[in-house]
Amino acid sequence: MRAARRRTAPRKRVEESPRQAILDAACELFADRGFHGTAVPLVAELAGVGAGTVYRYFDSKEALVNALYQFWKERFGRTLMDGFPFQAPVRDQFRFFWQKIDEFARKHSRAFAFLELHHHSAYLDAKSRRLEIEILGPIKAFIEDAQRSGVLKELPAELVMALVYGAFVGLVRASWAGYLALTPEVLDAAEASVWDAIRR
Amino acid sequence: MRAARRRTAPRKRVEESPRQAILDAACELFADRGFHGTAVPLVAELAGVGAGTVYRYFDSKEALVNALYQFWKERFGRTLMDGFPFQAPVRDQFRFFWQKIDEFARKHSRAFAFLELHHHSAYLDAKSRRLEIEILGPIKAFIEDAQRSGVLKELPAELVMALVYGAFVGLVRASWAGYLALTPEVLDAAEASVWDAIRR
DNA sequence: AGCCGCGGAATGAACGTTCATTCCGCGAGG
DNA sequence: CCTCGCGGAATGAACGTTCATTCCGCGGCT
Repeated sequence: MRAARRRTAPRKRVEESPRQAILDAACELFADRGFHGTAVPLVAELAGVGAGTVYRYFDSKEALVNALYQFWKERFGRTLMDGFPFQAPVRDQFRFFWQKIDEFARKHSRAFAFLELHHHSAYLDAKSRRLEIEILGPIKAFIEDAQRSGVLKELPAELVMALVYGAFVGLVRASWAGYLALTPEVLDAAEASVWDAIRR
Repeated sequence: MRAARRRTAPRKRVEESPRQAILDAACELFADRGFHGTAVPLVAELAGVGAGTVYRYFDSKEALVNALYQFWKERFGRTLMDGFPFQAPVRDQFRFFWQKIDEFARKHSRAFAFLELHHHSAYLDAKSRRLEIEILGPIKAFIEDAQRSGVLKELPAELVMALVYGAFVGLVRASWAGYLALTPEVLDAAEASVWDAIRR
């Protein structure tokens, strides 16, 4: 029998493209051990490619971490805005955001951990930083709209975002630490509490 | 002319003990660049001691980061509990906590950043992890007391802690990112909002 | 004078990165 | 339909660098 198919995948992935396999492996390792704590050859091994192959797809380790950051940050931003119920009441719009954040953190928990850990790191480039602000834009607009219609407290939009997202991250971290199980009931109760924080 | 005076401090600190100078330098560098991103000789240089001297006071780089973590985590815990107004209304007790967290984050901003960044890292040892739980204990008791007296929502105490502390960290991170200035007015407004999240 | 403790060059391991080489699918020629 | 050889992707040993850690000579104190 000939070994015609699958000339690749000696160790793990690479069913997908080598580039994606490298991004996936890097996400897993960077999320666990951090950027400086992860050796490039280890990324390559987990991806099922040779060490040199990493440099065929990315100019450097820094370029890799930035590509990964941008890949997931953009997906996160899209998750938040796709299907946003522009016509619904503010209360429902807030629930929508909360559930979308939860959905992302659940479906892509490694990526969420990676994004959290690499938030504003020194090795993130200008494009990575710009992306963050672009994502915040529509959310800021939502908050200011809701304030104009008298539903939310009149606080700086940046403060509202920091409180809400910070609270969510606090939950996720508590669950990582094993202090708290993020059951649907807990998530709902948290959502209701955070709503109380920002509603007028 | 003899170089009799100042055998130490060729570059910076060491007015204090060498051990403390090393801890201070490590705090600054670990907070900025992370554990793996910081070279031990760099810590030594900033502390104003030789590279070998670091190993006179700490067995290894890991021992250093754990000593540093424990040093500041314990101080943070003490800051929260020292002078706690056991007889005051819950509303005032909550404000006390909030202000103490703020006081710590302001007075020891590097240490706060360090503690945040090294939260639950792989190189933290059992003692470092135990310390975290010990600090949470009295706060959990406060929350459950306040729930029994009907002032706070009946949520798992761990959820309340995660929301409140997470929200605060969200604020601090937003200010680090330059999105928000943590003026007394902003801090007060945030405190009031977070109180609304947890009060019944 | 002797000793203690420090400094910083020395050390070997591990890192990010490179590059000479191998590998493989494909199309041309038989 | 098979064979051959081309081109580009992948490889991983090897390179120079940087790291954590060690070690030893020097200088200040008693």
